[in-house]
Amino acid sequence: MTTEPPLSALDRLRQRVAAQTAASQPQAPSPVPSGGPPEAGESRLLAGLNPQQRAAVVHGGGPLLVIAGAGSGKTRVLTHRIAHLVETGRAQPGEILAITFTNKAAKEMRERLSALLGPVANRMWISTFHSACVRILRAEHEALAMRSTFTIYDSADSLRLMNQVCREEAIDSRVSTPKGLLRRISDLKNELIDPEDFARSINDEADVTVAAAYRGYQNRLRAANALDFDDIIMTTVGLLQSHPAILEHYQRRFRHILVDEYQDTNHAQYVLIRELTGRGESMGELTVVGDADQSIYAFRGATIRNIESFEDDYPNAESILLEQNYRSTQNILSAANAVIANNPNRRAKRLWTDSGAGDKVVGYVADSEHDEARFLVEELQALSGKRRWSDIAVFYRTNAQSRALEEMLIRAGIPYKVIGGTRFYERKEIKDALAYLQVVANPDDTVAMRRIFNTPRRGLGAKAEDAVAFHAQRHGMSFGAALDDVGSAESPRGQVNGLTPRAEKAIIDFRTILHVAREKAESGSAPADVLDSLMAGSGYTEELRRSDDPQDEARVENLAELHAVAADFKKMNPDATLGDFLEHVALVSDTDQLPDGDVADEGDVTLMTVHTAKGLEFPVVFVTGFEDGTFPHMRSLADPVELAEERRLAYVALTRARENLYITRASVRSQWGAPQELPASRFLDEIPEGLVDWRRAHSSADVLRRSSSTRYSKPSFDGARTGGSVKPGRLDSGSGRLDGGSAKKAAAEALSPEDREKLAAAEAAKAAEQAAAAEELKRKRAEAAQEEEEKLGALASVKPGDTLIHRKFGAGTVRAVEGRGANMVATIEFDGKSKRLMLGMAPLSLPK
DNA sequence: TAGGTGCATATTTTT
DNA sequence: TATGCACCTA
Repeated sequence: MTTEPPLSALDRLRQRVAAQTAASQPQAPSPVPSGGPPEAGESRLLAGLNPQQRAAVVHGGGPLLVIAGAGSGKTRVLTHRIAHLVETGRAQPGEILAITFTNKAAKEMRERLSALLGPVANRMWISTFHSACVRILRAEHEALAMRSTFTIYDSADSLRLMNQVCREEAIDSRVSTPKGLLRRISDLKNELIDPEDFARSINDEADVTVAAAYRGYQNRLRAANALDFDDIIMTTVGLLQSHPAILEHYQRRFRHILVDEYQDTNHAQYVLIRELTGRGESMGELTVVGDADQSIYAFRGATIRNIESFEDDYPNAESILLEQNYRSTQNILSAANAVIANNPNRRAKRLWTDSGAGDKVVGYVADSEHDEARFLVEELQALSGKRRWSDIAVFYRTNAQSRALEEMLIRAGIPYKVIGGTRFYERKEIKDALAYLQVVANPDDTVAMRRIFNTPRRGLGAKAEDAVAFHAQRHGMSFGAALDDVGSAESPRGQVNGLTPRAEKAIIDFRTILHVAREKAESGSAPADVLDSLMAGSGYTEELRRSDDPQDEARVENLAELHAVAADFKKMNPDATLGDFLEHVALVSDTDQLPDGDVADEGDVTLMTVHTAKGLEFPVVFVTGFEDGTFPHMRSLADPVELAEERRLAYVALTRARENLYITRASVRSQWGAPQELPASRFLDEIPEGLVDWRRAHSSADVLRRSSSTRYSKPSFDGARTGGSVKPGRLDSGSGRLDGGSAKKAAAEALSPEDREKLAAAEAAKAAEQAAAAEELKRKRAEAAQEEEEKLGALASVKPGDTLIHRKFGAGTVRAVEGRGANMVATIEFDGKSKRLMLGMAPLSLPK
């Protein structure tokens, strides 16, 4: 029974229900109708595979590299290969280690293997790099002199800790920002360079600071019995390299290692795999699958080198190329191929399909992000009836872009879900609650302890915190341990000095709450119950309830959801401890949680970043924000290496589409408040004209500029631009940094004089036409706004419990109302179905 | 110590 | 835009 947890307004707006993009999970349609007569297992596993896929599945012996282009059926190859290994008796299920990057991919692989092999699939290790390593570390914690209850710090925890380090080590955090230091340290860890190694290789003044920060940070992590994300891999490698017996144990166990998305591995992960595979006589069988063109995590230390040099690293390796695409139509594929072909130093692939040309890619140039969103909604409405909502996905480069899209979707009443974005587990109240749990599981977790020390307010300010921290430091103990000395006459270390009686009392009360919860946890209480005890005991929920900040109401609901997650977890894993729950929460992002609700209904349109979209596919895909500065991202424009990564990202985006692909851009986009004019993405120029059906090829600003630019000897950023609706000051500073439209400029200059004249004339005509259209649009919008206002007057006083009539859905009961004025949104229940509608836009009226 | 005000600052991407 | 942080005052 999956009761829908109550969701707040904010939540629904940016709902990050997870993922269940599974509805449209990749499945390589087999060229041969499936479901033939039951045959021997082997041929069942090979049926419908093309020769290359088949070769990869049956390959035996040496290391295998499968270069799998987008949509070439690589997951199928991987799962069938594993099943084949088991069915032919070449491997025991327990000898298999399959590594993926995301929990979602791991889950999907396990499901497919269960379908192929039955319950024996449960004996395999199918997991992400991180959870496999945590599993090893927990089992071998003694060799590391760590307690098995170690905490896993996410990036927010790490940042807090680094802030502490900067303060305590007197690092000037304006010169070296904590974030920057963490970035460096992360890179170092991914290269398996520990603080001592690094200290030996210092090059300049700045490195001295980095070295000090790294050492301080690492010491504090250790003292807190905590590991950050990068430590998880690095520490595992260190463990294996320094303990031959442990290494041998795992080498013997994992005779078959398979790595998905190999192009995303970093150096540490590469070494981990190499160690586990071993070498020489007793070497295990290694299969890696990847596609250098889909490497989009270089910023996190991933290196294409690993896949490019696989044949050198493993001299007797065999390589198999999967080039037939089973996903997309030829037009989509050609567009994607044309873009990626612009990347330098790339090993060319020839992806092909036999599924026909299909529809052209649809293009649209919008005037603003709102206009872009409006186009999206119009197209969606045109698609409704022909497609289920869940067949449709909308991608963007950065999460911030979802906002405009979401607003318009809400207005139109189109159901959608956002994957990613403000993550559930990053919310303040969730982090607070988890910090309470963390402290119960691991009292030495200083970051968590200090986080909740005065949350909710219990009169413990900086002074009290310093007093405890000083005591801890002086006696070489953790902050949490130091709390036990407060007010304790028997402590051999004596009292904690510098606390007022009031503060002392507050600390003792706080400590008692934790002790009670810890006893509960140790006597086997469910994580959800421990959570209850803490939230009630500390008065956390109470404080939120009392608050009149509307956000706090949502926070209470989020905590209720966390409670539900914990209860769910217990149900799925009856033996699970509090520590297991915390590990789950740390490693399983919400992107891969919550199974899909009703498969029967139309589902939701899925919104996500391009990064999140990797590995997925949808019949209909919209890729938005194709502007230089948005996609490719601003920060990549100056650097060819980063630009190449952006191009791979674009390639990933385009290749997600099966049948229909839409690409859009907005010529003006507001970034943190201020509107910026952005030129077309260079990636758009790279798509051959003939593949795209441009519904609108120029923005109003383009048109204005073109018509007036005939007066100027060369196109420039001045004059015409200031005529736009945008503040000139902003524009100049923005556009000056961009090498805007240079490709188009170059193209114009290449024309003969007559052609140029013709072009100018044609464009002038077009300009007039579009200017008129723009005028018309403006008028319509004004009208709509007027209408909206009138309606709002009538609906402004709507409150929960009222009845409203919707043109399409009929009568409904208002359940909740948020926002004010034009942004007022109501949650209305129609006939059992709950919808969120913008009062100003949706066709709603009061009952007569 | 808490709470308010104002200013600065940020936006890639994620295990 | 929205959030956090620093600083100030009560």
